[in-house]
Amino acid sequence: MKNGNKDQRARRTRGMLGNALIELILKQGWEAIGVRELCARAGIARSTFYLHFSNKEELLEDGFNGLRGTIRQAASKHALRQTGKFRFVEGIADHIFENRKLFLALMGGNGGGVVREKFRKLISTLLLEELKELGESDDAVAHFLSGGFISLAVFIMARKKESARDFSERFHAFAGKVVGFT
Amino acid sequence: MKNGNKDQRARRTRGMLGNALIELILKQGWEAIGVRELCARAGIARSTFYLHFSNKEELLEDGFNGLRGTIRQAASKHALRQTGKFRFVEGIADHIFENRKLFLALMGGNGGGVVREKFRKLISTLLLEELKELGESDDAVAHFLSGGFISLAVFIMARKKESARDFSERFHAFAGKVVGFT
DNA sequence: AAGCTAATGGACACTGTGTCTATTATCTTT
DNA sequence: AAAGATAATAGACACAGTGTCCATTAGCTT
Repeated sequence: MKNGNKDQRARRTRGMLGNALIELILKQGWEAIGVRELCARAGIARSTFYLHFSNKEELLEDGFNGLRGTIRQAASKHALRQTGKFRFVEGIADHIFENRKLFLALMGGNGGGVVREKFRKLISTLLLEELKELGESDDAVAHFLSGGFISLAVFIMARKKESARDFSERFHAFAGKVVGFT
Repeated sequence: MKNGNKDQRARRTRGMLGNALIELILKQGWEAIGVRELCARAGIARSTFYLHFSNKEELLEDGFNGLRGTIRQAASKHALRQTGKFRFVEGIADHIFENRKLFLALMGGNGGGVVREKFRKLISTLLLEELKELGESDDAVAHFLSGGFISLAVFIMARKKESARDFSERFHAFAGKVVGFT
């Protein structure tokens, strides 16, 4: 982030770039995007892009950080305690479901190894937070479950008939057994 | 694969390229490799590269397909039935362990989203084969477990003190609960 | 209204890709 | 061992993408 959020012009530019990024990820996947194309779609000059970011990865990072906030928020929305479940899952499931095309484009198949790992770490952290409350703070469990979480999510979200709740239930069915929820 | 295995020169060239690929993946990761560099290290002309492969992805694919054979073989090495375990896991665990730097370079952090997914599919298939024998052939389970498998493997293999057996035991502890081994 | 700061467009040097061609080296077959 | 086939080579080529720089213009902000 080379430029603060001060000036309204800068905010606008960043906004346009963010939108263009999402559109292009959906259209052709992360790998295939070029800065040139990105700017064309955003309607800004290429040199302006470099006033804000050093490369496309940095723009993606910026976007992901924004998402982080949204996700953590979504995580606590359905935060009522339900035995046998991780509190954060439903919120995230909803959010993923609402953007499931984007989610699949970023996590599925090829493309974004970087984003995938960032997202996995986020899930892992959230899992660990709740696991600690249960006295079982095992990194290995968190890794295993977070990996399973994503693969399962990709699988479920790709099937058109399945809902966010379907995913949530599936995941808890598996994860519950692993951590020994009663 | 543009060229058969007929001529000894062709085999040699492919061999050199394969070795150079592994060396460079270890040295700098998949993303950072260029065809130019690859050929320099392999000691062949760049134009020769294109006589065999259309791009670096194709070379990687070639390598992975070779690995597939090795892995399937390794999978059946320790194929004695043990209740509460998937037969293929120990063999693969050993193989991963022997090449754990390469494994981490390909699966960890950023880089190879493509390889990762290919590998996950392989694990998923192997899991499914054994699950079918148990009557439980659920794609969702296979997806969940294969995702967990990789994330756990990356986690364990990154810790220098842990062995292939450590991974195998950890994985079975989790997976066993999920599929309800008794 | 003045001064600051972002945006623009075009030029530049660089790196990398994939194709092609004429020539040389090496294998395979008889 | 000679002849014919095929792989390897070096270098040129067109092209696309990246990141930097600069002089100029547009538009916020105070």
